[in-house]
Amino acid sequence: MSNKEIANAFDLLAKIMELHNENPFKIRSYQNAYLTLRKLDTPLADFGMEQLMEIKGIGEAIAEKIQSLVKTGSMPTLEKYLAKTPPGVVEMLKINGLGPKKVATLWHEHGFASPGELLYACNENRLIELKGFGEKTQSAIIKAIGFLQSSEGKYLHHLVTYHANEIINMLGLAVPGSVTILTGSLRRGVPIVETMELLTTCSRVQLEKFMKNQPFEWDLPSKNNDKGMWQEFLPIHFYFTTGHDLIHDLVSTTGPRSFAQHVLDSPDKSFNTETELFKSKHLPYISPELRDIQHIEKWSQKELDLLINHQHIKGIIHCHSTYSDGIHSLEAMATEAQVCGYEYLVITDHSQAAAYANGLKLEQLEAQWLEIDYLNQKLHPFKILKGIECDILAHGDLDYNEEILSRFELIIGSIHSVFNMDETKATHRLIRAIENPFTNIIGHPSGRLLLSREGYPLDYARILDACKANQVAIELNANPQRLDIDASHITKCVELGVYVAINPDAHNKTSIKDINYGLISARRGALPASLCLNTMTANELISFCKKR
DNA sequence: GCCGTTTTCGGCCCGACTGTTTTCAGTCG
Repeated sequence: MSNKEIANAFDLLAKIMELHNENPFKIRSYQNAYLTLRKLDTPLADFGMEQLMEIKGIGEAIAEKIQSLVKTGSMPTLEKYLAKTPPGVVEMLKINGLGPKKVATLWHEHGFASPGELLYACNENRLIELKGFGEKTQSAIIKAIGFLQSSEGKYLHHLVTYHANEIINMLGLAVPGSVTILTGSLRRGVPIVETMELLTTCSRVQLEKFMKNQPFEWDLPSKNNDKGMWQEFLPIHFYFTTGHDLIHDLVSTTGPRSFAQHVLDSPDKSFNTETELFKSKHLPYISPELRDIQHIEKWSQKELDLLINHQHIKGIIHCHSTYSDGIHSLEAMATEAQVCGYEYLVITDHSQAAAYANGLKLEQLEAQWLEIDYLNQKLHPFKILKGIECDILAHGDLDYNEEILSRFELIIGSIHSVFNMDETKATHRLIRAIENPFTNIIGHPSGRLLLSREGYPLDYARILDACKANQVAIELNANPQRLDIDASHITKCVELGVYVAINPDAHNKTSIKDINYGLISARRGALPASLCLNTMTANELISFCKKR
């Protein structure tokens, strides 16, 4: 079980306890546990009781609950509360704009026990009659339930990959000599998937035997259908192959279909590598994340080589430290980036308006700058750049005065509040920030959180035109929950010559590696290295920012 | 339920915004 999933269990526990009107301070401690655990990067499974209790906010009771989750996959306290809450009410907690208090009112006082029932009442215009609810809330709920329903049966790429790798490892141990590989849309790096697809050389009998010995829930694939379920929620699709057909079947199942059909039209199925297979068709190797690009098979090796890849990346932009809401010190973050082979790191903690994230006031900024100067001597030639993730306020202004803004080496302008905007308002707000001469990058432009929050609507053509005119780069936030700007808009960036910064938005050391999710997304959008901000050296980046 | 001392128990992060109210509760980041 991943840290995020453990953290989410405490978030859910806190919310359900609130529905049942439990002690608010007990609830807060679970919320705090959620906030702390979700940011931790060391796997909680590796922690003993004592180590767990050393974490601030984690005492004996919560530590025991974590251990229970790690060992058994469940937490008795949570199960107890789930048992006395209708599943539909738990679902209602996922509706954006509804918190535990409102859900509790809807459930206890008005008898709504599922999003479906609630939607029905909204459509009959009945919600506006209830105390504390009105017309705007009603239409917001209709919209939010629509989004919730459209997310059903869909999963984030990184989460499915995490579980897929667990299965692959266990299967490898259980059936020595077998090969199991991730395939399908998951292998192509599609950000949201509906199934975990695995290609295996195990036989059906071997697979069934393996699954019977697992401690968690499985539905076995039926005879006529290779689909099963993983831990009751995730559909899993096994493709069976043999060593002889492995490469052929890998290309075939990786898809997409049109690409596979183009590549696999000969009867010969015996290849040792994908490269060999492509070569037999006089094609260069085309990696899976590129295969959704229209007519990619017509690209030459030289054209493919121009696309951004990990070797081009010189520096990490957009990281947080303990100065704001990161969990590792500035030095720890910088050292990690250095160890990973990067030349620089642009630290961008939160600006003052972000009170929830300990946004930095001038005093703290000056302390951070002093420490950066010190570390830059100590870690030379590695360099830390003085940046900020500056809130774009409601009407598009940046969150510091010009005197302070002028002292940063790089400024990311991001929206963190007032998400409820129509396209005109949101576009205007962003353009105002883009036209601010201190802005260098627009952070997570749409504000979306995949499967949990729709981004605000934007006129991308106008946004990107403004970026071009003002020499502002657009961020491809590499956090796997964001992947924002979406790959589909990168073509337009390329057309206009707008720079894209692939940024991990790391709140701990490990998340620096999230840049890899961004790279996959950027490649799916065919971003050339020449338009990627991270391929610049530190000095080039500084002069790019100064030019404004 | 956790923390930080006062080592036994009181206090627990916040600021802005929204939509509903007619002064504030709920939600969010």
